[in-house]
Amino acid sequence: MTDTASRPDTGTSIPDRPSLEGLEDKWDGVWSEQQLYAFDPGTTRDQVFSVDTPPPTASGSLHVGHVFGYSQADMIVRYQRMRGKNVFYPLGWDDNGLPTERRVQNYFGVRCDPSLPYDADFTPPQEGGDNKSSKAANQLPVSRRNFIELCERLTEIDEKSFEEVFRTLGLSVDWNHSYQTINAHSRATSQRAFLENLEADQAYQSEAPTMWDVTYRTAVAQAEQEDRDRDGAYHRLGFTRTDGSGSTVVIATTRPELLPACVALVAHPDDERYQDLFGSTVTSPLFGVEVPVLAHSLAQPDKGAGIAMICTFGDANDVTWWRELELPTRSVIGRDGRFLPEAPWISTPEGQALYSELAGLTVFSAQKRVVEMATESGDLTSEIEKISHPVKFYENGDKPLEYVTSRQWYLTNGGRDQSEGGLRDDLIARGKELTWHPAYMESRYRNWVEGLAGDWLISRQRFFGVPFPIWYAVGADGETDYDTVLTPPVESLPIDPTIDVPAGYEEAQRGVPGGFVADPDILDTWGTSSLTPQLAGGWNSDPELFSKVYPMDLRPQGHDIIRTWLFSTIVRSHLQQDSLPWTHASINGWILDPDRKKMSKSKGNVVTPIGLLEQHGSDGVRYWAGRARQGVDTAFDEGQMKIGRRLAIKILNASKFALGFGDAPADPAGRLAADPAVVTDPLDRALLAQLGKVVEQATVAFDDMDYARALEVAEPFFWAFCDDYIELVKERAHGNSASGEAGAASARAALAIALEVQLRLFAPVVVFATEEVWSWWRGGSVHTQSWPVAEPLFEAAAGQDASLVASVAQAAISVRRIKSDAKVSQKTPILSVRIVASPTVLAHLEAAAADLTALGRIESLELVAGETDEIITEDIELGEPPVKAPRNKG
RNA sequence: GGGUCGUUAGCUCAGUUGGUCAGAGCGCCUGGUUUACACCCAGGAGGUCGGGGGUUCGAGCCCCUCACGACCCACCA
Repeated sequence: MTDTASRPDTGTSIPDRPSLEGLEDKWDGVWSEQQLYAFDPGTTRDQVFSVDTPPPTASGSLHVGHVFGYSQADMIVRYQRMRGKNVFYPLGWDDNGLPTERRVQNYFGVRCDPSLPYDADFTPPQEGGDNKSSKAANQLPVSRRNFIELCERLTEIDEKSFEEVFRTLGLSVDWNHSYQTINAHSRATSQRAFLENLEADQAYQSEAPTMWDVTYRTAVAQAEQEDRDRDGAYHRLGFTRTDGSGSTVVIATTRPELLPACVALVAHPDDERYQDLFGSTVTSPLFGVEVPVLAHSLAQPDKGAGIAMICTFGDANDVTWWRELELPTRSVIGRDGRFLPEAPWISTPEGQALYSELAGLTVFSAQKRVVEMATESGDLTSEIEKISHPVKFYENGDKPLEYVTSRQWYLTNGGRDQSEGGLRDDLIARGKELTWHPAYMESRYRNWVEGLAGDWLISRQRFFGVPFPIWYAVGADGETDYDTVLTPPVESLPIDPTIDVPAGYEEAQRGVPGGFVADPDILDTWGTSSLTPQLAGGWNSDPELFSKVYPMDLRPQGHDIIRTWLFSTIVRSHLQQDSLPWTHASINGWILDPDRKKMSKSKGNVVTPIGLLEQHGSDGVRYWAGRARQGVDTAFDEGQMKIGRRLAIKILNASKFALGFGDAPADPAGRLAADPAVVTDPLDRALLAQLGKVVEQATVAFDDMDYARALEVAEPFFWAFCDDYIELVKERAHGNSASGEAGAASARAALAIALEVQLRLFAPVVVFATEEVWSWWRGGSVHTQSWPVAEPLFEAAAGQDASLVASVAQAAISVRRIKSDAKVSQKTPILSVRIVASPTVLAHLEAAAADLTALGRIESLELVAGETDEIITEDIELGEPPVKAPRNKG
């Protein structure tokens, strides 16, 4: 970084017509070849700035939101690099999980059938298909291993095309350190972390009712659930009292099909209406099952009928009541979402006959049938009352979640341990320890942690993911002994327990009495994604690297995944390393379409990023991202991209012009682009003083990771530099001024200094145009220069007051207005004019009078002090407009 | 119902500890081919800072309240 002082012997010459076209490819190629953004493993931790970047879902599509968020992070990173940090900036791919499974199914026309054997010579039936219509029936069943191989093949293709977009965007990622959440390294890391959690009693298995997606046939964690409003209806059903009175107790339910799964009725203990019922029993309509009437404070007197039927299981309250009131389990819904064949607790023949009609039906059909039955029998006591109510769905699913009792693995996340000073408190404290940008995002995190209802359900009944690295012993009776968990040694990871065999066993013992069985499940995709700092930092493979980059400095991400990715990453680091995973979190907002809705694929209003990059240039698109503040949802606005493109073009053109006046002598101290000693003109000095202030402000902003503020400071200065300063000093810089060679040298040196500093100020945002200009003129890359500092600029200003620039610019506007008002060309000479201004401003104008008269083509200028805050022009005498040259351009 | 953010010119947004803070860009209007830039330049018009209270010598900026918008959580008998 010492090459700022030396002038290159050779350089790219300045083009006649500078253009943005092709700069992305050109510079990406150069940077890549020079390994400009490669991490240097040789430095110490305090010199490193490490970033835990969001790994995009490789099988999804990149959308404009990605471009937005990644650009913002890149600006922060580039600033840190210019501050001399050794940047560790990897980018991974999240290629593990359901989205990949679905894409592979469509692309290759296959589906996974774990019961099939591996076929080493397998060729998929199709390639490149993307027809959503391909039905499961038309998909060729393949073994799990074949399926996973196809997943790996396809993700490689997808990742390549994503990388192209990110390179075009100008992200300063170190591609040598990219990672995948499904490759062997990640599987080993994820499995090791799980085994250590198991060892530390942070992971445990439990057989319990869990939210279950009947389409994907997998358990679903709280973080993956969402509410959707669905039409429903209260059905009022009468239960018969068993005291011989024959009277009925009416309950209201939106799930009448769960009537056969009823285990009790419940009302609030203080509810006057049901006091005499508590402790008694009633029989259910249709099925004639005798159930108790119980009291529990969770029952709400004002809801439904005020008394509810408890079924196993209709909702979260049912689970609570079932557990706390120690009720039996009467499950009717199977893992496929259909009614189970048997309901042995129904004792009456009539009840059994009715139930047999439900067996095998979907929830939807069963509800219809039960309502018909109850209507026929007269048990449905009144009209059905239609309502709209929220129903829980898996975020990727389209059928409501059901409760299914199953054995699952859990990881502690504070949802269960809510004791004073327990895990939940620890995790809330971690949130406070983290520096959030913007700060208020911390409350979203805390909100989520405080609202957790249970531990993290981490097992999934899917295929493409990281397998649980465990087996269970099989007893002599042939029953799986879930309490005897067999684990592999860490050195053997990654393993697939359905293929590998635990120590001390032979393959022949798989599934036989006295043998072993594999855990068939895979880890939640977040179970691996939550380890991105460990994956990228080499926790399981490169301890030396890990010690230099972890905990990382920055996690950039969207606010929508604070509850998932951010939270789960904090959980894993807290459990594994007893540390925060990073010190700063930069939270970007969403992109909203013109209707102020989040742009998302499902809403069909997504714009593809590559088209935007081509149309507006990467610098233009980055500018749009750079103008948006952290955390703030931002309108998708191509107008902003056009402005960004304009800025980038202006940088090219203004640079070309400013460099065209001739050389300025080099700075002997090597701190500036030209020798500050020759900057003697007051206007030039004032400009550098003003630029010094801009540098100070931009630095303060960037130190706070506020790229938007930094850009907001640099941008107006640059436009004023172009429109006012350059225009004012043009003639002088050419040597056409009374100040002669000294005045010209001063202007040229100031232009060089100011231009060079501004290129560095813009480099984090306008990456391609600044690099292009740098290459015309300076050695090396602008992106590895040091961030500018204000002190040499102030020294060069030699005490000149920066406000002189503003005074002269104001006067320039007044002079121009004379011609605008007269509707004549700005080239029209002013034969004479008197300018009246306050004494302070007047002194400024006197100091720059020669430049001002050159700008305005003023032949006779009179400057007069007056008691005014404005700049007044009077006694104006305009000359003849210049003769128009014939139009012969183009 | 709980929480968070927002409401400033037609549009997109700045306005950092209350005292040139009423701003920028776009759009609009009027001019101008000014050899760096027509992917341009110059000039101009536009707002009772969501409503209502309050604190203060003084409030987009602080407090209360209401309205509207957005998101997260809870609610699913």
